[in-house]
Amino acid sequence: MDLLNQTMGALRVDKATLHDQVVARIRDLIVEGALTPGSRIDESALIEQLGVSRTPFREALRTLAAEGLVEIRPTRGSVVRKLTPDEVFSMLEVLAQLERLAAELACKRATEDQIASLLAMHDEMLVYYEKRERMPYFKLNQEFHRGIVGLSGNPVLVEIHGNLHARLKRIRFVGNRGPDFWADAVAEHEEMALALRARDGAQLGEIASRHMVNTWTRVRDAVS
Amino acid sequence: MDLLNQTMGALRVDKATLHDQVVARIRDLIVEGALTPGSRIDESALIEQLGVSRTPFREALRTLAAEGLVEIRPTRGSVVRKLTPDEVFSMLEVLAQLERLAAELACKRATEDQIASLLAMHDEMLVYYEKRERMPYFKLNQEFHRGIVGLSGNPVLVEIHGNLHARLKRIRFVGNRGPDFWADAVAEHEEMALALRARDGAQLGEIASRHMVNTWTRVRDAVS
DNA sequence: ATAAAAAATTCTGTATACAATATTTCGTAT
DNA sequence: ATACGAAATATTGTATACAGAATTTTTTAT
Repeated sequence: MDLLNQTMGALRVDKATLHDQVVARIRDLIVEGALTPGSRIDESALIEQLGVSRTPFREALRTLAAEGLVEIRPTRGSVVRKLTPDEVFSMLEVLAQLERLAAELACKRATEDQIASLLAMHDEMLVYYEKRERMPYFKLNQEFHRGIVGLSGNPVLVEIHGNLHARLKRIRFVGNRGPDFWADAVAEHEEMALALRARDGAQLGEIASRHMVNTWTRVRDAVS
Repeated sequence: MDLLNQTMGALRVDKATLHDQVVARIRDLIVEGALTPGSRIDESALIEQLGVSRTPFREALRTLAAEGLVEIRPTRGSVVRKLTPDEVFSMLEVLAQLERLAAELACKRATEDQIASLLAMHDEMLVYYEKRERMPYFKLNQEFHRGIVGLSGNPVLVEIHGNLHARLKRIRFVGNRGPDFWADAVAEHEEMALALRARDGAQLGEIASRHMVNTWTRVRDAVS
């Protein structure tokens, strides 16, 4: 997103290296559920499917392990990291605090244009909600939250927030199944848009944080 | 130690895999300044020095890159990540927020014994301060902050806090050179100990956060 | 038939080999 | 002498090969 690039600085053009491609590919397989949490990662099967050798594949596993998506057990193979309910709660607890910070910084540092662009995104989300189109809404929702964090102007915050989001993405996705919950989430977003328009950082932070904690009740049943 | 093993269940002694050893080794070289920020990492020289082959070495670089200590530029070699002042400030901004959360959770969740143990650590630090023994003080200081975060009972918070700390460790170390600053830091720690004893989470969070922001003024000149 | 032991197989960790890309060195032309 | 270009060199990215550990299968003894 352009919004992000603005704050993140130089967008790198360099051709995606094989390593990055494999990382992205496996990450997708995990997020989309092709590789299920707790299941063993069959190296030989995957390298064949991906058409790469073990070297870039294993390096990819190392970075995914560092990202927390994969667990490498010495001499015993790798598994898709399985999140316990406690861990999910812990992540949301941290995310809530990070979004609170992001909200305050964004209200302090963002330009009017940037805020307007975020509000436009919010309006667009509402349209999808009216039409009950879950998938586009879901994607825009991710973008919206990423957008606020991006406007904080804090690259470290962006990075960490992005990582936690990636780890939770799958769970969030499956937890997005109740219409009742959906309405609640939309209402919270409405509040956030109001606070954002008013540049009320404390208020926005409060809502964003509450929004995140509420996510817990929305996804808790989805956690194995 | 045994106590831990008992309560934690099957804690395996597993021989540190070569990968982990290399990661730890390079991390130390970076933190201790043998590998200076911005400098290129000479693969052939290092694998010879470490006595390992390229495979575990490169995998180690991948995890260090994911940790943010190393930057791998496709086909152009790896360098020790150099932090700009802005990045350091960003990290401290995030750390401040994380420590605030940790403080509140710790005051809510820690047992009396755990708090007592932290306060004992604080007292010990004071002794080292009186004797002006920087190194032991420095190490205990790290332990103290880690301790508070640990008492939050949030493993994700522990992990992220640990990572940011690792990235900043070197800078923190070199920034620890002014006696005036030292006195200030000790005074802040005194306040923190008081709030901790009173289990005043909001207050402790406030001080911890301020402490972290103040760190900026203490290390800003040390940042290249 | 079951359980233990041994053998075979599979899989992971590490080393090395090869290919592609970047960097340096050297020579040539202006 | 300097700038440009080509060859030589070094370095990175990827593939493969080999060794050792774990797992599975087979064999054997009760």
